Amino acid sequence: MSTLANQIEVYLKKLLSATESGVLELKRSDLAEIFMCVPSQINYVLSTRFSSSQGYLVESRRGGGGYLRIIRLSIDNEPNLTALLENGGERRVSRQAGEKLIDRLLEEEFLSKREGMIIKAMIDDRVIGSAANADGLRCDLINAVLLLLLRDDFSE
Amino acid sequence: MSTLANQIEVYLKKLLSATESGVLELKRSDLAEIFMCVPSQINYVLSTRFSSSQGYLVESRRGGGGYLRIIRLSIDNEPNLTALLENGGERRVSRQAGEKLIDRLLEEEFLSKREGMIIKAMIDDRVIGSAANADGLRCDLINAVLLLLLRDDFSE
DNA sequence: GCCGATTTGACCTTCTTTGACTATATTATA
DNA sequence: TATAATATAGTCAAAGAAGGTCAAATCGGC
Repeated sequence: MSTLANQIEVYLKKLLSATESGVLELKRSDLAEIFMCVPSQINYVLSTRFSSSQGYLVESRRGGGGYLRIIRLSIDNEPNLTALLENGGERRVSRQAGEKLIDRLLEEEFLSKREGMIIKAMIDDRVIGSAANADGLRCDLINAVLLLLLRDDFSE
Repeated sequence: MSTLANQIEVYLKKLLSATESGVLELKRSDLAEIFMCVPSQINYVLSTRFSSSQGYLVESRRGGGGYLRIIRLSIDNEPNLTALLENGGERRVSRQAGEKLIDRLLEEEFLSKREGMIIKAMIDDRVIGSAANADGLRCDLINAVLLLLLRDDFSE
């Protein structure tokens, strides 16, 4: 029953909960060695158990000094934000809907005025309008911001 | 975890910030000796961390009495920002170049840490990487931010 | 036996370190 | 004053050190 992937998942979540910051940093190769598996097994675990919809963010760097960084999102503390994230499963956001959403984040003081201006400028049709599937892209851009807002280490 | 290149970068930036003038002069061979590495390692650090797009100018002289001189440039006025906007007519910005540019705006305090994080999240390859012409899109996104920075009503 | 979940490995991309070879200045020597 | 020796720094490509991707093989439950 307990697959390798499960064991690695448990191991990582344990380490993660032992951290104060909710940020865990390690080497993929080390982890692979601990569990005596191929390195890509780690990627499998990360993508199936530590996705953003499951409340985690993963950053990494290649090359010498490379690392994996797993970041826990405080999904439970911010039900409002989390609800927005789901976005009704919608994969596209119109310009208008996008701006409204940002305005709402402003009102609820999740964002400063300047931050709101930056985001609005970046999801503007004059910038992304010519891209194929602009509304899909806008959705992705906004989602990236929402995920950021859920990070413990964001507010600082 | 931290690479040699990182350590040298930190060391140099520390020395640099301790200067009044923003000019640091030293011998490549001395530095290499301090860090017990080959001299060309220093060139690697200079080219990856102290490039002009990152706000530094490096002058040097060979031969007896040779030296390296690292000069910190500051974006203290609008024309400089506009120059960044032009970007040498480049219509594409790689992930790496984009991050470095944002880092520079951070160091120059045109952006807050949070603002930098927001922008970086939005120009991340995981968000825009799958778009056709991702580097072109990234260029457009960054330019939108630079334009915003030039607006009188932005700073407030 | 089918199907989704897991495991594995071949190949790819990015970043760093190293060293052989090159270029340029200064200093000593003929 | 040429020239040779010495002292620096620069360039570039190969090797090394990570992590990423993707598809084929395998496993387990129904």
